[in-house]
Amino acid sequence: MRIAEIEVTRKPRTDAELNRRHLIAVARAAFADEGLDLPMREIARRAGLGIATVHRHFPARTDLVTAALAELVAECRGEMQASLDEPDPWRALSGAVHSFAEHRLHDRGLNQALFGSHPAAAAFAVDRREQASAMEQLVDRARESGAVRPDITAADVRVCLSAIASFRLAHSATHLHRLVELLLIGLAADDRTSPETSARRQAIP
Amino acid sequence: MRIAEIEVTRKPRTDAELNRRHLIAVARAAFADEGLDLPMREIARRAGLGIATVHRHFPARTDLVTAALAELVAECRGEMQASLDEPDPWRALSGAVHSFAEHRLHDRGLNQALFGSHPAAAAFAVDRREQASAMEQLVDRARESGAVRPDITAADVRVCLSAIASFRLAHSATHLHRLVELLLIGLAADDRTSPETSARRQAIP
DNA sequence: ATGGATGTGGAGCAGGTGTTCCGTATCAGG
DNA sequence: CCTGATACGGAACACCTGCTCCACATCCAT
Repeated sequence: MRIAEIEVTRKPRTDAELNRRHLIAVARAAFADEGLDLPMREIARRAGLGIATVHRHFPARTDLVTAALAELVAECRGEMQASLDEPDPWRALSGAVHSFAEHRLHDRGLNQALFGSHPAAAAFAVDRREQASAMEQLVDRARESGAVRPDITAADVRVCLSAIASFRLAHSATHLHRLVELLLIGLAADDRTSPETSARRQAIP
Repeated sequence: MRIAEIEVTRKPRTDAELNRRHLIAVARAAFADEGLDLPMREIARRAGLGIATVHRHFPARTDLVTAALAELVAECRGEMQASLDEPDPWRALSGAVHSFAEHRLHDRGLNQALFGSHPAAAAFAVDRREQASAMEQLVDRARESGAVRPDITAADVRVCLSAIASFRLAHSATHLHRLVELLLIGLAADDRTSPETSARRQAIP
């Protein structure tokens, strides 16, 4: 009796645990490909499970979304840390923007949750604040070192990220990369454009 | 009998015509404020009419959307013509981009129809082609006159417009204008780094 | 004014969503 | 094995959407 009270979290049946992981994997792939608006029934169908099973593991829709996105968000946090560790201020900032865009390119659902008005976004409020604060550091360093123009603020970079996140043509790598390039030029100081850009400019007579 | 056949378009009852115009006005305001996804029932409610009346005047949802947006689209065409008439190539291009952004700021539904994947967009395919071709002229002129960098193409400007159209923070004038500014800097030639400096070089021989 | 053409309103249909219920199948400790 | 707790599947519910049907109201030419 007392043991039962202490052991609140009972070990779940192994098949149930397998189904849970399988569901997260399927949902993660599906959300990445087609966004967060996929019906629960469709996730269940692709996982080869019943709809009730999905709701047993994830009572509400947002629970499934947050579970599917959790490790991706952690991954983002790692990349942001890498940018903070980069010694060159411009490479740090532009690298963070690029890796943000890259996620957007490969995972349609992620930024929908991180930046959109999606209900599931609430679960990642803490991560969003962390990322915003880290990005602020990157911008400050870049401004102080003269890598970006003196009037550039964290708000400007937030505008850039939001533009990248909401970009409708983001499935096209060409278009997305062009947008990132144009925005980075907009941020950079006149003598400190991105390496790719300066290379291209030199090639043009 | 034969007269009835010839007179295919009969004059509608005056109250019906009034309701039709009222519906378009209500729908236009509603779509501008809250986007094109508003339910038909909500439009009917705001107009003080029954849902069946809405469907009599506009059999399908897209019919109402296109009717509500028709004069706005015509307005856009007029503004684009004004840009084509502007002698300064940079002012012409940046003006077109700015006025595009301004529409986005004041009408949430318009660019949703013009640039988004919304079903109603099909009705404005002709207008979109016209606008795209006009924009191409503006870009060509700007490139030839040296107002934008030599590698800038119409595709780049399309990327910019799409980014503006899909920008999620577009309800905030500050953020939207900042985005436009950053993008224009990304397009502009080095000696023309901000819209303000364009005043320096008014006339292009 | 009046009667038939024209227009209206709201209930109802069809299709789609998230979520719940409950009989049945499956696992795991005895 | 066998048996009870655990988990599953799919039908069903509640809600929302665009759209239709039809009895009733309104207009306007006669």
